[in-house]
Amino acid sequence: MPIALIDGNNFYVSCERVFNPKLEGRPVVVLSNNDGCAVARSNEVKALGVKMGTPWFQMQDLARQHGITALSSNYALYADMSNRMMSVLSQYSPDQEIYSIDECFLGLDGFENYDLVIHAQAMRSQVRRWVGIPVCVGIAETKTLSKLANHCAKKSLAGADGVCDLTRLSETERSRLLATIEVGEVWGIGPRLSKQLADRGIHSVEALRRADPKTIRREFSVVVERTVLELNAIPCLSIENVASAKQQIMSSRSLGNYVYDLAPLKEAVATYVAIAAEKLRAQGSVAGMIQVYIRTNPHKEDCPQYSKGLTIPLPEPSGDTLYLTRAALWGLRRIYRPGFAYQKAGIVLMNLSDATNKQASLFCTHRENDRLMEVIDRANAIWGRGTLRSAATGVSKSWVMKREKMSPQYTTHWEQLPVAI
DNA sequence: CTATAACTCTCAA
DNA sequence: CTAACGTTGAGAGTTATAG
Repeated sequence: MPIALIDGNNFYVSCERVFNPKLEGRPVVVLSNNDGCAVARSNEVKALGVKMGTPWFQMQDLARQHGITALSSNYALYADMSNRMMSVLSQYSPDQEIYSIDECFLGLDGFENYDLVIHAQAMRSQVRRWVGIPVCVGIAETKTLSKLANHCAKKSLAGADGVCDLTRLSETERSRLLATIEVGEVWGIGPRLSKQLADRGIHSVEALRRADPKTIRREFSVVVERTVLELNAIPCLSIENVASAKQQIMSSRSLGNYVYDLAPLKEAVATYVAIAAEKLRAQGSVAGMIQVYIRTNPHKEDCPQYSKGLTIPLPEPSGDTLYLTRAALWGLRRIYRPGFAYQKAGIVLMNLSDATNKQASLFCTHRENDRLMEVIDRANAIWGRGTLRSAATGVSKSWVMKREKMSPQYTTHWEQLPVAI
């Protein structure tokens, strides 16, 4: 019955601090791809009022004033740290759902005879000691409540010391606590729903919990109804131990600089196809359609805007990078218009199906380069993405994203380890 | 008219 | 010096379209 939600504190910042302890106690932000927006903030930065998603260029003055350290995101490092953290946490329950890079649910059925708070404190200290990452733990009867409990743990509400176990609270204590939390903190209640709920006088979590599920369903949706039930300790969401295969795989990025010509766009699109196709094969799927899109910078309203995508059905589902690249570039040539400053390009693999029982086309003549793909994937797994790649991905790469403030890939690249002299 | 496809909106980390 | 604003995935609900 009880569920724990373990979440890394300011995860990306914490990862950086493990390898650069000088950042401890100082204001630090980690920026999104292309060094665009803040996607992780240390407590010191949050205290300065910097919101999630603030563009880096808008906080430069503040950064200078307070000596904020900004870092490009280093996903190789974060993914590796995440794996370590998840592996430690997996020791605490046979029932683990890895929900995102920095959080997981643990089902605690069968732990009724344990003191769950002690169990949770043990997780915290072991992750801290073995991985170096500080985490908080929320415990409650449902996923939605455990997310909320985690929020309480992070904010040190209800006397929490990194762990908040809502099941220990009496009904009145619980009501009183939930009445102090804004409804927008609830998992699944975003800005839009918060406003609509507020219009109906529902401002606090407690108010939403007390709402009539049927009315909520009528006025909102099944999703919100489920949320209400979950807030009432009625589980509607189960722990998914095994991640199901993705239904679509997307690869898109902002370009490092504005791009005007078709040639660099082709390189970028070919590169994105290679990334997505690698993930596709890793989950044993083939794609039935591929979508390609390009667009100018929507934030520059005074510049001529253009945004176009094209979905290309494939005669036969494929996992072949070269075949998928040809299809994507065919589409790109059709949507490309000269005279625009392109800022972003992307591709989506869709209509995914199992590679093992692939539906072959009667008329399709192309042959899958299965063996070639296997070799490419293995080489790139050993020596890094892009070691073996198609010529279509280009050499000069004038379009690659900016990552000017990146820390070394301490855990995955020997040559990037600082050498003590 | 129904079933499905395509598209839009919302949310999350 | 200036200009500079993320990525990926899911699900529900709505609208368009085919038969």
